[in-house]
Amino acid sequence: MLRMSKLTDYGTMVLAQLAATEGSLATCSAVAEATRLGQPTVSKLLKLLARAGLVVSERGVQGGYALARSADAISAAEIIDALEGPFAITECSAAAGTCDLESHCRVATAWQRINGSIRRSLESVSLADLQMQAEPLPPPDLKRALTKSAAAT
Amino acid sequence: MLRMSKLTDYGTMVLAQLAATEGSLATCSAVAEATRLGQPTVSKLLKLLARAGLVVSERGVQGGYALARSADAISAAEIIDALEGPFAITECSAAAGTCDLESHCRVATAWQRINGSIRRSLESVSLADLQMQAEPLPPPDLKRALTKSAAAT
DNA sequence: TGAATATAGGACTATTTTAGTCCACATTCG
DNA sequence: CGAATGTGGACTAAAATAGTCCTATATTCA
Repeated sequence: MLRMSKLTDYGTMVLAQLAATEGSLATCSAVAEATRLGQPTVSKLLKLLARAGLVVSERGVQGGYALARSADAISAAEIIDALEGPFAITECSAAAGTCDLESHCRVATAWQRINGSIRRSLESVSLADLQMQAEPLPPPDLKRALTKSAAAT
Repeated sequence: MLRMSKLTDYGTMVLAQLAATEGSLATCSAVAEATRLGQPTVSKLLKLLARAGLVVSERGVQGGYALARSADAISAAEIIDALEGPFAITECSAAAGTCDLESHCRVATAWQRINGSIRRSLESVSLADLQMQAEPLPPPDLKRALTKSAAAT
């Protein structure tokens, strides 16, 4: 229902936890305990996040995970991309030409632009913003998105 | 994947079609033909939209459907509400207190505010905007949303 | 070198959601 | 009455999601 999956939500909790212990490596178990999430689930999330380049990992006895960049430099859009695949509010908005109804569809372009607008907004929200709820930033202008030329990324 | 269901997408096509024939009643079959969607699917959509008060219906031989209001007065947010239930980007953002992890979750409030911000943006986009791609309008300011007091509606 | 600790990768299953179809009923018109 | 049209709900099939588990690989340290 226009909603992120639970995993993405959990993923932000995991990342926020890593941000809270910045400077040292945290093991999967430690993160699971701090967030009260299941360890296998946290493990899966950290693997996905590592593959996406949002966290870095060290194997072995003193190993663990850490943010790949500062919390300032990780956007909400990146987190969603990493855990949900390509950002697209509708199936049609993932890419032009995908939908065979497109020629009869009067609304595809509009949704694609709204999609792009929301995405740009999420790009401007960082992990630091998510956990601290402290700073100001620019919003998606949907009406404007509908009048401009380029469709969503 | 942070996406609307196909039905919602189809629903906007159906509504756009009704908007295009404003002033007269359109039958389910006629709408299905114009949009190239399956008739049972269109029927289901129109029933849902009627129940939500976005379209009005007349039974009987000369019956059919029409928009309950002008296309200007129907927002994208209402369409989503009608076809997907309560608007919520995360499960937690539907209502405070739903998630038993909430006390350990550093990010719930932030997502709730982002949710509210996106919703308000979608409220400012009308069906007329969706089909005409013609006018200007205000966007969600996510950063601001994170700093303000009230959470999402 | 070998044991212990961690991550890496992927297979797998159960559950939930979504999409789509169908049928029996109610209403209106001629 | 009977044909056209919406109403309501049940139902099925397909797909996505959540969550678990197993085996392999890397690192550290005694």
